[in-house]
Parts: sequence; C-alpha cells; structure tokens
Amino acid sequence: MSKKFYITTPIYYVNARPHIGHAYTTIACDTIARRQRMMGFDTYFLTGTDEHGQKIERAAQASGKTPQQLTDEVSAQFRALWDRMGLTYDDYIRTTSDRHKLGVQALWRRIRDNGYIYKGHYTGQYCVFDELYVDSIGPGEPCPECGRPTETVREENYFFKLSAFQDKLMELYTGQPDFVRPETRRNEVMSFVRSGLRDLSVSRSTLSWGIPVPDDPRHVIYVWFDALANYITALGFGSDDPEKYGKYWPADLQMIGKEIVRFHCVYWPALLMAADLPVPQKIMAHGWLLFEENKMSKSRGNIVRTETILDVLGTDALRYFLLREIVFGQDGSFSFDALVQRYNADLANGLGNLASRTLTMIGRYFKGEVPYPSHSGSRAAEENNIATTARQTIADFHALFEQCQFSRALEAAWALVAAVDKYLVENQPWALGEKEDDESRSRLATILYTSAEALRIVTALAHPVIPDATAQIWAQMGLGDIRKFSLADLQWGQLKLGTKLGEVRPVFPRADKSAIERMQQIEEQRRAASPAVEEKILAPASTMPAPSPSAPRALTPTPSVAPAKPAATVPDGKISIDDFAKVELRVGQVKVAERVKGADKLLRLEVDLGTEVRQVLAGIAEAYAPETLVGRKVVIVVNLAPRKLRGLESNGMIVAASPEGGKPVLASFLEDVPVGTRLK
RNA sequence: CGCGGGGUGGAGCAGUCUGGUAGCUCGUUGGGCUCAUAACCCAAAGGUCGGUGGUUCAAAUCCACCCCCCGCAACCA
Repeated sequence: MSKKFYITTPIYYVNARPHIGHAYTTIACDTIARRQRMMGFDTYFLTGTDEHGQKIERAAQASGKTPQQLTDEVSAQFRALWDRMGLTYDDYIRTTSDRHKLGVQALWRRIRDNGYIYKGHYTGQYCVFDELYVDSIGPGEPCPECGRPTETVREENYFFKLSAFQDKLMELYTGQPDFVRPETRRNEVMSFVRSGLRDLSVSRSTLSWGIPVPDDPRHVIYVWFDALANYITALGFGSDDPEKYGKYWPADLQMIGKEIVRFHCVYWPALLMAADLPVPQKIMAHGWLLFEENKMSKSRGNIVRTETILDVLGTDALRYFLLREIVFGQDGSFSFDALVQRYNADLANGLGNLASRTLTMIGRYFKGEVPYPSHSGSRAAEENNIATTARQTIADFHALFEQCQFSRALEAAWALVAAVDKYLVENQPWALGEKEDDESRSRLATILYTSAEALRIVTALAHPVIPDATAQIWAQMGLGDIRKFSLADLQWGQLKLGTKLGEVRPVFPRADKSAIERMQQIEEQRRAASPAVEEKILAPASTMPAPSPSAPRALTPTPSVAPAKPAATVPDGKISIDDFAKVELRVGQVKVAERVKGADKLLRLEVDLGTEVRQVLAGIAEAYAPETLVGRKVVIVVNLAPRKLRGLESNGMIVAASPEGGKPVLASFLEDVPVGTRLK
C-alpha cells in the first residue's frame, strides 16, 4: 500500500460569493494534491463550505429565503467554480449535510464524556458579523475587529475547557515544530497560548441555524466547533463507515489563511486532544491576496472575480501567476498588468516558445521522431552542462516544493528553460540542419535530444502547477497521458529515442495589451450587472469597512466583498423624492468649536439650529482649525440617529464634500441664509 | 509605545530564519540570431540594500536605537 496524503482547504463561509482569494487557497492545495498523486501517494483532497451561524440565518431572512436555500445556492457556486477550474478535490463537505451533523455530535459526545464540556453562563458583547464574543469592551461599544455595533448577550452556554490544554499545546508546538508554519505564525500562536487560555463558549441558545447539542436540543453547537470538525466528519468520523477516517486521519497538511490561525492552531488541536484523537501533521498559513490599489477602484470595491481571468487567459495562467509571483506565506498583490506580464514572459515566451522551437525542429529535421544523441561529440561538455543543470533542477524543485516554496521552485525550473534557450542559440541547430554530412547530423541530433529532454523535465515538474498546458506539451512530445507519469522517478535521459511526436501547436498564445483591457471590461460589466442590493443580501452589515481584500476566511468571516450601497434603492439605483425628503437638512451656525481630547480628526461643535443648539461631532479637525469655524453657517443632517464617538454623543452630521484622499470641505452658501432654514 | 505589513538599480519584487562577490521580471541602450509564439541570446548603463551605532575576518542578512511609507482600528453620523 502506498503512503497516504490527506490535505484540506478551509471550508469557505457562504456569506460571500467565491472570489480570487478563495481560489488562491484552493489552487495551492490542488497543486499540492496533484503533485502528491504524481509522486505516488494515496492522496485525499478535501474542500467544502461552512454554512451555519447567525449571519447566514439573518442573511437568508433578509433575502426572503430559507437558510437552506441560501446556503444551497452559494455552496453550489463555489463548487461550480472549482469544477470549472478543473480542481481535483476528492470530497466536498457541507456543514449542513447529515454526515457532517452526525460526526459533529459524535465528536461533542466524546469530548463531553471525557469531561471537557460543562455548562456555564456567558454575559458580554457579541459581534454578529464576526460571530465573536468580545471580552475587552463594554455594552454599546463597537466590535474591535470590524467596527460594527455589538449586542449584549447573557445566556446559558456550554463551555469547552480550553484552559486545561495550555501545557499540552505548548508541548505540541515544541515537540512538533512543523505543526504551525511558517515560523512567524508559530511564534504568534505560542505567545498567544503562553499568555493564558480561557474556556470557550461552544453553544448558542439564541439561534436555530446550527447543529443541535446532543441531549439538549435547546442549544446549537457554536459555528467554529461545527466548522473545524469538517476535517474528520468528511472522512466518516462518527459514522457507520469510518474506513476513510482510519486510513487518512491525521491530516498531513491543513492549508489555511493567516486570519484563522488561532482557530486551527489552538482550538482545533485542543478539541482533538480532548477527544483523544491525533492532531494534524502540519498547518500551513498563507498570506492574503491584495489588489492593486488605486483610488478609483477602491471606492467601488476592487474584488477580482476568478471567472474573469479564466475567460481571458485560462486556468493555467492564474495558477502559475499565483504560485510564481507570490512568496507563499506572505501577502501578495494581484493586478491584471502583472498577470499578463508574467504570462507572456514565462509561459508564452518561456516554456511555450521553448516547446515550440524544439518540437518544430525535431519535426523538420527528423520527421518528428526524437533523434539519437551522440555522446562522443567534441562539444559534449555543453550537453553535460545541461544534464547537470537539469538534475540539479529536479532536486531543487522537489525540495522547495516540499517546503511550499512554490515561487522559488518555479523559478528554479524556469532557470532550466533559460539555460536551454541559451544552449540553442550557442549551438545553432538550424544552421546544422542545412547540412547533410554525418557529423552535422549527429551533432544536430544531440542538440535536439538534449533540448527535448530538458523540456520534458520542466514539463513534468510543472504539471501540478499548470496541468492543462503541460498535458498538451506531453502529448505533443508523444509521451501519452502525463497523469500516468510517476514524478518520483523523473530523471535525466528517460526520453526514448525514436519517440514519435504528436501534432505541434502553441499552448500559450501570446497575450497583448488588449487582454488587460478585456479583463477590466468584464469586471466593469459584472459589477454593473450585479446590483448592490444583491450584494447586500450576502453582506447584511450596515456599515461595511473598506473592502480589505483578503484571502478566504472560514470560521471567522472577513469583510471581503465589495461594500454594499448603504441606502435603500429602487432597481435602477435611483431613489424617489420621498426617500430624499426623509433626510432633514437645515442651516445651522457654529457657536462652539473645540478639539476632542486625544483625537486627531474629531471636532466637537455646538450648532445653533434656530430652535435648539446641538452637539455635533465632525471628523474635520485636519482641515479646519476650531476657532475659524465659530460663527460659520453650515449644513446639518438633523434627523440622524445619535452616535457616540470618543465617549461624546453626536446629534447630527455636518455636510461636507469629501474628495478621495483629500481633506473635507464644508458645504456653505454664497448668500446669507437664516439659521434653521431647511434644504430641499 | 494601538495591531499588522513594508523601506533592496527607473517600476514591481526575491534574498534576511541558516552572515561569505546583490538576484529576478519588466523597462532603457547597443549588438547577435532567424529554429521558434514580433520570440530567443549577448553586452552595457543603473544600487550609499531607510538611517545611526554595535557584534564579526566578513552584515541587505545578527543585535540596539531611530526615521519614513501603507493597510486596519481608534476619531471621519
């Protein structure tokens, strides 16, 4: 029996549609899974969706759907995208599936029976958006994670005795140094655990969209307990058929984004320990995908959809870009420009062109059959040089890939491409092709064999990263189905003499500048076609922060979709006069203006509205000195709900023009206007 | 002392853990080649590796302190 390899992605929370960040994680895992299969491992690759929780319940309600309908829809979108990209997951787990529910309850019972779950009370602030209990703040304060309002809750909960695992976890991190990778994440985790662990609330009684607690159906199991368990429930843990569980658990590699490190590196192993189950071998946290930031796109959200790239350049281009351009583990940035540049330089001009020139010459000079090399030629040193480079490349590539250093592994492989290009120019096989004498023929045969063999090696190494194109090159070389090739056996000199080439044609057509424009246009159209209202269904929070572009986040959802338009809109995006009339704008006169202590941007104003004097806070301290405002007439939104800022209540808003990236400019009048006048 | 990420030729980035001639892609200039997808090859110009001090035979890399930039949050109702 071959060695097994179990790899997982996070399960993606269905509050957002799939975007390129989700694709990044999943592509990385798919690449590793493909490579492990080629290396002869019995590989199992799991992905799926996380579908419970209050946020989903509320989003469904807002859109007039049942939670199940909503999650069915979004989960199917994820799956459809992965299928379109040809990702080779072996199983797709959904937390709303029966097999998962049974497994979660089995895990719960096991931990409970081991004495690590008890009943207690929780009082405190809860952020619905992050599904997080926040201990550091008081009632009425916003969530420190996302800035949204929190709710005060007091409820009876079940708790998990996380505190009992501090020492065991520290032993895990020291005894198994690769458990958390890369190193910086491991340091973070260790310092978090060292600073002390508190028990965790693991149930809720205030919502129903979740898995019932065994023997106490008034409670549902809290989402992250539910979600983390997917990695074993998918294997049949707790079911009648735990065969896969026995075979594949513990996982060899669990890939996550850096934002969910705590859940996976602290809570997850603690839960497993509490259930007397083995912990995973390795948890690898990658960085976030940032998007080329320019002010224009920032204001409308700059999330790139994977489909756009697939439409224009194809899956391989995206896969190659993400793994070659970004240092795995660190944050990386994405732009259409960089994508096209990388595609042209490495794929079209690099590998694609090398395949094209090599195979074309074999076709022309040797009737499409791989020729016999001569080992006795006067210039054998050059061939030896390529062979040595190739051998070194194979070794380096494997070593770097094992460490998830994809960018460096690919860099090494492409150095071989460059070496062969250079070798070809120096040896000018096309000049030899004109000659008929034996020595020239022999020399030509050697050169083309050497090139083709190097090409074969790069193609085999790159296959997990760019599966489609390499399969084509492999077939063009007459080598059959690349998926049947055993990568572990890859060596210099395996190319069989006389191998008959297939039809040769370019695999990476060069992209021109219009490719960038096309992708940008598709993005524009998609944005226009997908109304704000629809986004709002999936992102129900009232105030979205700037669309901090980010990798997928399971378990602790992230604000990663474009901001919803806050105002209610009719279908064409316009509002009625009645809607406008709801906003009460009046002329006021500033009576008092002063800085708010400890705040850089905030001014406290007292504004006379004719009928009353109001306290209003405004973030204009960087643009206006307080003393210049006294006596000035300003426009105030009068009927705005009060809001506390820096401990002071603000009753209204000053209207100002807010240039992107610039300082605000107060609205004012050229003619004199009486205080209290309404604007309409 | 808020959290995090950065500062390396014109642009974008590796390299920093594990010190040893500063590397990649793009761009610029000149040349070569014509098998190949206007591709490929060679050469050149271009760097005080944010600053200062320290450790060392040797520092982009290790240590200390400092400066600057960018996200996010605090403070833009």
